[in-house]
Amino acid sequence: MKNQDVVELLNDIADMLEIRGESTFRVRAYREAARQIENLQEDVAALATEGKLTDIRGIGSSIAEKIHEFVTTGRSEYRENLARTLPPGLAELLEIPGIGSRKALLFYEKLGISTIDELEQAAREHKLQELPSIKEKTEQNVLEGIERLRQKSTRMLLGVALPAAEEVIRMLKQHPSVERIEVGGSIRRMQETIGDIDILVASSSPKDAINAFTSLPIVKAVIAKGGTKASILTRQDLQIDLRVVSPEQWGAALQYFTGSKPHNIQLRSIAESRGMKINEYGIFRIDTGERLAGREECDIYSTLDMLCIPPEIRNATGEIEAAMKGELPNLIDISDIRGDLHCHTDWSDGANSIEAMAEAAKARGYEYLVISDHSVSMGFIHGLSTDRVREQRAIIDDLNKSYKDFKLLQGIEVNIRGNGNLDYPDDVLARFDVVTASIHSGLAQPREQITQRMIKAMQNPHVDIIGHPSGRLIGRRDPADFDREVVFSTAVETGTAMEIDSQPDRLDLKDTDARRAVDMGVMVAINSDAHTTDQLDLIRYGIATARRGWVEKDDVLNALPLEDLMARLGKKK
DNA sequence: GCCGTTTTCGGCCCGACTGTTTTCAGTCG
Repeated sequence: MKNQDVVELLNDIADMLEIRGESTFRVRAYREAARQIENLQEDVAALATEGKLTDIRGIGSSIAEKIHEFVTTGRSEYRENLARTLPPGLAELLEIPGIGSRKALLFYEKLGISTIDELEQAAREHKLQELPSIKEKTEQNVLEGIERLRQKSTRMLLGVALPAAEEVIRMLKQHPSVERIEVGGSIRRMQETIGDIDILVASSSPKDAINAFTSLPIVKAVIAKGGTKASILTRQDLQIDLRVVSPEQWGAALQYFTGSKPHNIQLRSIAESRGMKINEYGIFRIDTGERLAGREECDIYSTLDMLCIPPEIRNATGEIEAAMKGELPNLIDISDIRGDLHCHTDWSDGANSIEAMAEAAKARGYEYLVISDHSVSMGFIHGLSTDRVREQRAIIDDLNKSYKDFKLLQGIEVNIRGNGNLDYPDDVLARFDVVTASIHSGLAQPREQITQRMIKAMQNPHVDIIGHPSGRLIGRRDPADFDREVVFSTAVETGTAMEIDSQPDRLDLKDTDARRAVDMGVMVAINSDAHTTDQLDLIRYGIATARRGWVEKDDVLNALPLEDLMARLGKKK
C-alpha cells in the first residue's frame, strides 16, 4: 500500500461527493487530506497502524477511520457505497473546462448523461438546450471544452512550458503599455509539470496590454477576454493566461498569481486572524480598509511579520510557519554551483567531444567538469570498454595540461546490473575520479529486490553517487519502488550522495524525495546529465527541484570547491 | 469534514469572467 493509493482514494471520494452536490467544505476536506498525504514524508500505512493519522493536519477522526480501513483491508466501503450511487465515469465530466459539479449533475439527472461521449452527442443534437438555463452559447462551450480537453490530454513538462513562457514575455516586453512582466503560477514555482502558462503584466493602460496579448502572432483562439485578464490558446495548443494590474498592485498580484492555492489560502487565513485581508490588489486592514502594502511582493509577507518566501517552496508544507519563525532555509542557488558531475560525450551517447564539453563548462564559469560516459554493458550506446576507459583518461590528462583554474575529471556512469553488481571490477572503478552508479533496467523489480540492489551499489567503496535514483520518466515511466527510508539511511552511512538529475523528464530525485533525503543528512549532487553542450544549462531545472525540496548549499556536493570535493570523494575509499 | 490566542458551533480565501439571469449562479484560478 503506497501513500499515492490513499491519495487516490481520498480524491475519488471528493470527486463523487462533489458531483452529488455535497457541501463544498466537505469536498474540500477530502481534497485537503489527500494533499497532506501527498506531501507526507512518512508511510501513511505505518501511521495508520500506530493510530497517528489524526496528527496530520486536515485529517480528523472520520477521514482517519476511512484511511485505516483502506490500508488494513485494501478496500473502502465508503467509496464503494458512493460509487454505487453514481454511474462510473461521471467524474470525467468534471475534467471538461467549463463543467463543474452543478452542470454535471444536471446533465446526469435530466438527460441520463454519464460520459464525455454521451455529452458530446447530446450537445450536437441540441438536447442540452431543453434544460433550464442552458442556451446555445453554453452548448457550444461544452463542445469546445470537450475539444480542448482532448487536445490537452497531458500536462506539459516545465522544460517545455518555461521556454514557451519566456518567448511570450520576450515579445510582450517590447510593447509600450507593458511596464513590468513576469511569469506566475506553477511555472514560477518551478513545478515539474505545468497545466497552463500564467503571465502577469503591470500596466497603466490595461486595455492596450490585453489587446497586445490577444493579437500576438502565436494566438490561435481567444478563450476569454475582459478588462483585466484574458486567456488564449496558442498555435501549439498551449493555454496562456494573462492578467494585467496597475503598477501599484504589482506585488500583491504577483503574490496572488503565483500561488500555490493552498499557500494563498493559509496566508489569507493568517491575515484574517490579524484583522487584515489579502487580495490581488494589496493587503488591507479590515476595519478601516486602509491599504498597508502591495507594490512589491515581499511587502505582503513582511506586513504579516514573516520572511519573504521563495516561490519554489510556496506549497503550504511548513514554509509559512518557518517564515514566521524567521527560519526559512537558505536555498541552494545556481550561483553556488561550482561544477557539473554528470555529462556525456561522443565517447558514448553524447553529441559533443570531451574538449567541447569542457569549453562549454568553462564558459559557464565552472571550476570543474566530470566526464561520465556510460559503462560497458550499455553496449548499444557505446558503453566504454576497459581499454577505452584508459584511452579516455589519457585524453583528459592531456587536456588538463592546457587549463588554468579549471579541471576536467574522469568519471563514469556505471550501470547497476539486475543483481546489484556493477559493470566493472573494483580495480577499474578505482581509476575514476568520480563514480556515479545508475539503474537503467529492471526498474519494476519488487521493492525488496530493488532496494537491496541499490544498497549493494552504495556499499561499494568506489561509488560516490547514485544517479537518477528512481529511474522515472515523467509521464512515461513510473519511479522504482525502492524503500526511501532504508536507501537514504544507507547513503548517510556509506557517504554516498544522491543525484538530482536535471533532465526535464527526469527531475530525479524529485522534490519531495530530495527534501526527505537532506532531512536525513544525505548529500545531493545536482547534475545536468547533459548529452550536448547546450544541455549543461538544463541544470537550472535540477536547481529548481532542489529548491522545491528545501535543499541548502551545504547539502550539495557540487557546491564544494574542487579541493574540498576531492577530499570528500577520497574519504569514502 | 476539519478546526479553535474570540470558538466544541459556525465558520471555512477571494475576486473576475461568462452566460443567463434583471441581481445572480456557476466556474475558474
